Amino acid sequence: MSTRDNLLDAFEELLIDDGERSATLEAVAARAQVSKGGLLYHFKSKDALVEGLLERLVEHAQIDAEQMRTDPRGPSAYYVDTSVYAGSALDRSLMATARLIQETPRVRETMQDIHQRWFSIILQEVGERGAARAVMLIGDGLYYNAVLSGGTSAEDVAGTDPDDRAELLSVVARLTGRQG
Amino acid sequence: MSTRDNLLDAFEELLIDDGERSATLEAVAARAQVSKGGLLYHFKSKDALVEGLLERLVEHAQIDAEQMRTDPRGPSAYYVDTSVYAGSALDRSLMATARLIQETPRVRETMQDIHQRWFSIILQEVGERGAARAVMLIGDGLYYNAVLSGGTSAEDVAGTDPDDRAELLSVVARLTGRQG
DNA sequence: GTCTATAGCTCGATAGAC
DNA sequence: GTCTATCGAGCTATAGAC
Repeated sequence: MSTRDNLLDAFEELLIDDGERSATLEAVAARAQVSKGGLLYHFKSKDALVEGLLERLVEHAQIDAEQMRTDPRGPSAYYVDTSVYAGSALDRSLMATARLIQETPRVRETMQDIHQRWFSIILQEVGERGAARAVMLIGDGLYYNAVLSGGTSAEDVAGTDPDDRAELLSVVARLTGRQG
Repeated sequence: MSTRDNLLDAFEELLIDDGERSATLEAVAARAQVSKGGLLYHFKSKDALVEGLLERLVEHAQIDAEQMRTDPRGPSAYYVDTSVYAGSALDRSLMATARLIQETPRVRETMQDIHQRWFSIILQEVGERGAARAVMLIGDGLYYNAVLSGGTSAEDVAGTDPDDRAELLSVVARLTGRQG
């Protein structure tokens, strides 16, 4: 893997596990097993490091949106089912980026863009605005619970239980009008 | 108002508007129109300041839980309807505290406690676990959107529109079995 | 109860050797 | 492409005057 990606991985891990404050240039460099100078060769400033994180997030989100559109269960079921933190590349990008809200406006704008795109896809499937919003909010709620549970193991996160997931998906099916 | 409460208010405002990093002792003292030494007389350390914030949060949450139980529309409708950021004392406490997750474990524990209590109340009303979870998640999603929208004016926050709120409440009514 | 001054530390960023 | 060394700024916390 490129040193660049290695550094971004280290940055993500630190953000998720220890938060914004702990994700200093020195800590990122240390975790990537590079010196601070080595880091600053690839990213000229901390802003550049954040920008690199956002670029990767957008890439992952685009791939995810495509899978969301083509999933046989439909976008809504896909969205709710994948909103539980499972440690995917997108999950990690999102969790890490969430720690940086109000660091710079770019972070919030990027996350809102992605969020808006998801909503468009779900609205297209569901048709009705109210139900589409409810589905979105359930996914958002799951994501919020993951953030609230923080860097702790995914085991404790609400929604990991298979029965709970099935139950929730049936509620979503009712809301979307599919098989419900 | 006591200087203590004044300082906690200033701390909250800074956290909401500018984030954890900007909420330094100096900044808090300045916003409360007190010197840094004055602040440190009331709160011996930054941890003590955070602890003060958590105590107020718990107080507000207890009052809110009581209103939730006694609201004529039922706890679920109350929860979803009040999860939209409206600038109440509880809203501000929650938003501010949300910025401090992963600062110390105490923050996360306190928020999870409050969250658990809300769930108990809703489950008691709804009866069925799956539906109760769905209702909770919708509220959580609204709250997450508020956090995502950050310190920006509440106008842009999804869920502020009266029609949207009514539509959402009817979905909740369907899930809880009330009037739906 | 509130103030100023400052010690001690850590951060982001630069400079320059290799 | 990676390293060490260091500067200047900003942070928490302490000491002591008023």
